Amino acid sequence: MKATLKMIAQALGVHPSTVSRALSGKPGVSEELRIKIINLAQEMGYLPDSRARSLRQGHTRIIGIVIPDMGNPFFSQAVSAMEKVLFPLGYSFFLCVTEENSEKEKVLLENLVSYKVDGILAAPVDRVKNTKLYKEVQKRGIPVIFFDRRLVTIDTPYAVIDNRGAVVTLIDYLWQKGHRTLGVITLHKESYTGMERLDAVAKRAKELGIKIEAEWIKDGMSTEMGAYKAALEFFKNRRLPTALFVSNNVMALGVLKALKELKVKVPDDISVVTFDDSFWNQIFEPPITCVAQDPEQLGMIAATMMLNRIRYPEKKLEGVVLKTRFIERASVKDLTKARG
Amino acid sequence: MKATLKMIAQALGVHPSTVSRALSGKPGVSEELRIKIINLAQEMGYLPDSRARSLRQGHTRIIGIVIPDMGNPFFSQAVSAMEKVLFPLGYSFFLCVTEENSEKEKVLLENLVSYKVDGILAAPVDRVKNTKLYKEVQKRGIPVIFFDRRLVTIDTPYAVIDNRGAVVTLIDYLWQKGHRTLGVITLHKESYTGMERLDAVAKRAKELGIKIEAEWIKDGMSTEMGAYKAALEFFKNRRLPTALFVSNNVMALGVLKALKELKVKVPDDISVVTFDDSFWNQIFEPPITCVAQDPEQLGMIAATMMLNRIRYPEKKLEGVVLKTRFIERASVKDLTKARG
DNA sequence: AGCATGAACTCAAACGTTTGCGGATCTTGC
DNA sequence: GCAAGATCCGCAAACGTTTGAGTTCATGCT
Repeated sequence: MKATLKMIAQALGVHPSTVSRALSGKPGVSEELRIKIINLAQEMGYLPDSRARSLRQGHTRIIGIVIPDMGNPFFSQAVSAMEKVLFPLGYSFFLCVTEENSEKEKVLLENLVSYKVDGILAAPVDRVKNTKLYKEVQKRGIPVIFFDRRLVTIDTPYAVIDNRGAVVTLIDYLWQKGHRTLGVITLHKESYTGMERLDAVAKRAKELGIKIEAEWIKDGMSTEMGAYKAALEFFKNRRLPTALFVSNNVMALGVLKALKELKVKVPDDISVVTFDDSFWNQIFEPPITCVAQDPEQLGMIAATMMLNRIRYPEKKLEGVVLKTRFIERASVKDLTKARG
Repeated sequence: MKATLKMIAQALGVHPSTVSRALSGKPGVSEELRIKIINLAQEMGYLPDSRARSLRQGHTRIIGIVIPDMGNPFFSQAVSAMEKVLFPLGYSFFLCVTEENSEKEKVLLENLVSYKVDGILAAPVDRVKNTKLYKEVQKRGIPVIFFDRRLVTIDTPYAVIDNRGAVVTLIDYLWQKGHRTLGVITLHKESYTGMERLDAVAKRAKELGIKIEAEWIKDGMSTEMGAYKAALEFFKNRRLPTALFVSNNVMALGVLKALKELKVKVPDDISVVTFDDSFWNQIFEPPITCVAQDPEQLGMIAATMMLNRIRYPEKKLEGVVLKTRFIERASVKDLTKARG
């Protein structure tokens, strides 16, 4: 049924400690006895109890992963990459899905410290909320690395992308193609990325003299459905801008569905650019111009940072800001030529 | 830093057991002392050590989730649904990604029993491999529920979909539309679903007199890239069937990319049907006809079965087979009309 | 007064490991 | 023949909980 060290020890008439040493390859047990122990353990199907072991040893080899949403391929790919880095080194994973809910995030984090994970990779819900909590976690000796999003109130290593730079690239591109009016489907503003991106869009648009009227900004609530509804609302406007900026991948999907339903022609009726690249951007007709971030790279880097943090806890780690890749496709109309 | 029962006890000059009882709301401690203890615990930021607790209590409130691939939205949505059912009941999750690798699956499962999870929700890699392992796991008292895929060699509760019925629906539809030749992009055949679907396609096609030539069957290896390459290979054939069957969602994506690249017109050049529905099926031009399964429903049901299994271990659980939904879109040409 | 009842709390064992220490036995060198 | 050292193994404490059993003491009942 279940075998323990004690049972193996008893069966062989030796002390549990001897069995422990034999199985973990420690010195102090004769070769003869060792193979006898190993064989019996094998036969009895012995597997050590990780809880007991970690209780004694002080580490669990578990990493907690905190993400807002499983359905978003961006996050599932990032997690996948982390797993690829960390699993070969013997780590297991505690999966925590916050659903953009700070309260739930709190419960989940307490859970993680309760289980004494060796580290936490988190994309926090809010850019300031739960600051105390994250601080507390670190005070207990559990290293935290933020990825994709971070708390702006706390000095913790992070791997994020250059949101502002990416936005500037997109807006400049639109400007260059002759666009002077712009609509925006936003993320929920409490998140780090939501704030960064909307801020950057507004700022750059202002600098270039691109007009964004209040009713052209719609809250997509970071979800596909939210963006779908936001898009429907958006197209109710009498006057429309020449271009539409969508703030992330899942919302892009919602918008694309709405576009298809409303039979809006891209780019003739309106030009579209999105933050993030996902499958559907390429499959859509026409394919969508965007700035892409590489979730796998982000996950790998965050995981690697975590390893460094675990191995050299005293060493200071710098935050990493990843560059994005601009992908020009066919969803933006060149207004300069159109007029010329 | 970190607070333990013992420390709280010492600070108040009482015995740890009293603190334990006070905090867990058990009788046998005066109201006065109880609130003193609760307050101090609060103040010291006490969080119980789940390992120690579970070691003593015999259960962990952790469920292991075993899936082949995080990147596949089918699985991430199923997991998401499980999480939604189980989290409110106090369960946490161990995430295991097998990457379709039986060896890795073995390591992961041993990990799970090592951590003494309360149950395992698994979509096993192979339809027969690791049978012994899964048996062993259950013999140790850890309930297992299979979802999406199952081991055919073992009597374990499962929630899968009606693969054969779904295939029949699709094939019959094609037949009805006048198609008499068919190509197939297959999953890797070792998986439960891979076997079921290919088998069903071949059988039904034969019954109806639909011809599937050997070179029209290409192995998509269950991955997007695999299917992409398989599709490119497929279209090198001189003679082509009138319709193409793609065995799951991620492979559909690969095929759609290939179609776009090769500028193959759907449904004029070839008709396409797929197993599974995903975002891209709707976004593609034309939208793709398919049989859809509901991953969220699957996840919910599997999770609920797990709860039953945990609560009433002796009760026999029947396997559940979910019906699929046929979604007619515009990717199949009606050859009967075309000729008429 | 005598005795049972019950409340409040302590004791100690248990869950399954790991590990420093110490004791016994054996080898080695002189 | 014997001290020194190495080798092998047992002992017991420790990790942080929970929990059945036991102790103390006040109270109620007859």
